[in-house]
Formats: sequence, C-alpha cells, structure tokens
Amino acid sequence: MQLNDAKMEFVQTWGSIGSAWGIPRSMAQIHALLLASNEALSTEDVMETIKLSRGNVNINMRELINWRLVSKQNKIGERKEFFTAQTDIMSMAQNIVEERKRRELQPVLSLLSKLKNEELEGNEEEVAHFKQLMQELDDFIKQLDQLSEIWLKLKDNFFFKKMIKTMS
Amino acid sequence: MQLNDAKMEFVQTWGSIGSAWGIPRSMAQIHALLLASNEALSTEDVMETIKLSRGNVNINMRELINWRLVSKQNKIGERKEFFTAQTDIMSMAQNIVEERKRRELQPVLSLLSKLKNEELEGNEEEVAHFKQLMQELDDFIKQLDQLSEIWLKLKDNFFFKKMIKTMS
DNA sequence: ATAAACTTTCAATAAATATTGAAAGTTCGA
DNA sequence: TCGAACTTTCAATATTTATTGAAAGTTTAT
Repeated sequence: MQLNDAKMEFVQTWGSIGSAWGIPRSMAQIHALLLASNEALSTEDVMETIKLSRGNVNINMRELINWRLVSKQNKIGERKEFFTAQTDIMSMAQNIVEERKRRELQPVLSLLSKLKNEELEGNEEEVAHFKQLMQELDDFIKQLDQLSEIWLKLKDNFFFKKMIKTMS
Repeated sequence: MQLNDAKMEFVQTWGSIGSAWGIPRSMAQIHALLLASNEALSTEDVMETIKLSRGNVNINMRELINWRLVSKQNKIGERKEFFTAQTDIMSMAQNIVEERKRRELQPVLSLLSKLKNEELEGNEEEVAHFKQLMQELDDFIKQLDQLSEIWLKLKDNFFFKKMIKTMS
C-alpha cells in the first residue's frame, strides 16, 4: 500500500470521528493531515491534498491554533507560513479535553450554581427531585474533574501508574 | 422562580450541550425533561412540554432507549407507554461512555490495526513517522480504556477513592 | 511608493442534519 | 372482526452548519 493512500484513509477516518464528536469535519481532517506529515505544510499543501478551499483551510487552521493543536512555523527563505501539529498524542488529547471543558462545562456550571441557589416554587416532591438532580450533576462534574487530574498523573507519573495497576 | 421555568432552562441547556457533543438536540432535550421529571411521561407529555412533533419524540425516545438512558414503563389502567430516565447520573454517564466507545472507537481501532500491519511504500522517514503515529494512537486508546476502568472503580469503591485522594 | 506574495474575511451557497406530520401499522377490548 | 387508542414510519421540509471563492487586507522587498 502507498503511504499516501494510508494517509488519506487516516485523514478521512479522523474526519468522521471528529464530526461525530461535534468537531467540524474539515478541521479534523486538516489536523489529521498535519499529524501524519513528517514536516510542516503550507496552506496550499493542505488545500491540494484534501481539496479544500483557501478560506476553509485558513479559518480551520486558526481554530486548530486556538485549540493549541497546531502551531505556525516559518521556513527561512520562504514567505509563506507553515503549520505543524503537536506531535505528542497525550498532550494533544489533554489540550482537547481542556478546550472542551472550557467551552462546554462552563455553561452547565453556571446553570447549576444559579439553580442551586434559587428558591423554587412548585410541588414539594417535584422540587426535591429537581434539586437532587442538580446536586447529582454537580457531584458528577466534580468527579469528572478529578478523573482528568488522575489522567494527568497517569500520563507522566510512573509510580502512580504502577500503583493503579496493583489495585486493578 | 417557578419549578417549570427552571426545568425548561435545564432542558434548553442540556440540549445545547448535547448538540456541541454531536448528540441531536431534541434527543438531549427529551432526555433532560425525563431526568428532571418526578414521574414517567408519555409521548404526548413530552410533545406538549418541549413542542416537538410526535414522530420526533418517538424516534428520539427509541434512540434514548438504545443508549439505555431511558426505559419504558406501563401504568396500570393506561394503554399509553410512559418513559423514565435512568436516575443515577454516574450510571447514566457510564452508559453514554460505553455507547460512544462502541460507536466511535471501533472504526479507529480497525483502521489502526489495518494500517499497523500494512507494508507501506514511500519515503523511509515518512513511513517511519506515520507508523509511529499509528503506534501512539494505539497506546492512547489503550490508556483511555484504562481510564474508563479507573472511573468505574472510582464510582463504587470507597477504598480506591481514598487511595487516590491520598496520592493527589 | 509600488507591486508581488501571501493571508484574511464574509456574503453566498452547498451539504448535512434534524424535524415534521400525515398515513400506515399495531394492539387490544368488546 | 371491528374500531378506538396508541405507536411507528418516512418522504418532504426546515434548520443548522460547513464551505466556497472572490475581494479586501496585510506584509515585505526593492
């Protein structure tokens, strides 16, 4: 099999996965292409390889930079900008987690804290049930946070890793 | 504040969150409404409360049942079907994780195992880089799996929980 | 100051996805 | 067996979201 075919297949798959998780398909595809590439690529390289328009590549590249998944590079003697993906997969995943926490956990948190402090009028049992739901969601989110810290430790602390293994 | 207003706000927020994570808005809304409700609701209850068509509610309800987030209930003396959401948030989250693992991890895994065994033709360095990426992704997915097991333990093993806390 | 090389923007358009609702299907009691 | 009560289906439609590409903007070298 040709390396390039393999790359393209990877790009496509990564694209659908991203799409299923609410990440724009082109953004995921561009990311995949950069991940799979040995060296930095220019906007035009990307345009040609995955057949996307200039604007599309530009906008999604910027978004990838926002997510800290990609960074700009300059090649000496070249005016164009080149881009590379963060190579370490674990840090990459960490960045994705952080970004989504920031974007989507925040609205839930503010809703929860707002509703937890509200005096709710209505049938007593129903109110109790609703309040309990809010409490459980709050606990849940705290646990998620805890889990993401454990993950960090798992990532770079060998001792911790072994300890976990022992307990499994 | 009226309980019902609080419920509706929760329904809306849950809907957008779902949407951001690739879960159809109506599906997430229906789920939220059931979560927030003291008792089982009928298709028509849902239709009226969140203003959705019969077909929409029917299809998304079925999907929620597939995901094991909702179950059918029969009330004696009533012909209609009623629905309730799984009440325990942790188990709910577990089900969502399982479902998504099943749906979206599978394609990556098969791609990886396919590409790992391929003999790739192309520039030696580039091939090496690509192969390394595949390996790293594979490791990463294994670690994700490990993490989801840790979570299970975290969920119902008090001793484990304390241990983790000590180590933090 | 000019022009070439490159990047960014955004209104228009396309594509993907969700939703509707009427009609067909099912179930159940009499 | 019939019909009322309810559920399911799916082609048509609406909505949302992604993408395009031409034009405007920026940077740099001379």
